[in-house]
Amino acid sequence: MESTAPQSPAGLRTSPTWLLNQAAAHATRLLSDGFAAHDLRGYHYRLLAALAEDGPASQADLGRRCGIDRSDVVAAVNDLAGRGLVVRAPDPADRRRNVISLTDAGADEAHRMGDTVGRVQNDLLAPLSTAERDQLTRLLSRLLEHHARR
Amino acid sequence: MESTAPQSPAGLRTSPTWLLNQAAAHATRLLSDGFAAHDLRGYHYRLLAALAEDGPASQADLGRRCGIDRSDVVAAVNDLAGRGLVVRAPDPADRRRNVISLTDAGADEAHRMGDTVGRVQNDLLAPLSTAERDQLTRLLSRLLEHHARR
DNA sequence: TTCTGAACGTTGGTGGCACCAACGTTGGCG
DNA sequence: CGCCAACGTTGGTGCCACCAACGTTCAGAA
Repeated sequence: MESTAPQSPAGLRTSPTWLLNQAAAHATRLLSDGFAAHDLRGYHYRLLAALAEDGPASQADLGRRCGIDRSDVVAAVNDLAGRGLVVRAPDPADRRRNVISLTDAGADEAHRMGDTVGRVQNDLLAPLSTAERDQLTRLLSRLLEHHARR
Repeated sequence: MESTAPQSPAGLRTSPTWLLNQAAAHATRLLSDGFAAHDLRGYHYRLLAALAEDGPASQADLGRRCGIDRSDVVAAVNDLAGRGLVVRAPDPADRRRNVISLTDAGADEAHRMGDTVGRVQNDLLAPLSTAERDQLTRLLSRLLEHHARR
């Protein structure tokens, strides 16, 4: 009767939502550890990655692209600007907007964080073959694409 | 230049960790909505499910099985006990422990929440065939099993 | 048997992520 | 011109995950 094998209940263990959440939680933990070395968090990475890839953008646009609420973008951009990784400038063409741009330091940081994410990803997906990783990616993409309201 | 298609940056969109988190976030949102009808949250469901499946257990055991911190188990069990869904009794065989048991009402609620989760799951996995769902489940299981240090 | 270390339940606190309501400003359109 | 929508910002909420500390209780070693 000694439970040396606690294990989650089968009803949960075989439930995709549970598995999804557990896997995501694990990924988040690994990512957080990785990001900690940069003294930044997930929100920061998403923003930097978006800027590095698509160039300067307004805060609202960044929020939409990264799935971050406008109000949270404000705080994250504050952090990044305070660190000199991005610059916030009023948009001359639309005075409601700010244009957020990467600084050189920001571009460097984005690159470094990309490396970190790559390493974490390898760690996370270690047990899967390349084909299986693609499979997983495809399945998740289909899922998200379907629930694409947003 | 009008962005009618914001879309996440490709670097994120193809990254398994990003996909995992987005999919999990979506699942969590659906689950939360479902749980809201029961006026309960994820922690509560996990505990009820574990109790329904494996019978009475100590709080520490529940925490290990459900991946919930001991301190959080305390609060969740308080809620459940306050609602009359579980009973907390000292373990006569080990006075350090409490034995948590489902009440009849708790068993009912566990069953109803199970139905809710099933419905949410169908909704979430709607775009995937049965074979694909199995595939996804298997891949995620492998992932979690591998990182089974806990 | 006594000592020591571990496990347990509990309290209280932290941080990240996601989300919402409200406000004043600005822009576009009827 | 007047209205509505979008923008940035402030402030707040909730869930989940996690950590440190404490006193109690148990079990194994000295």
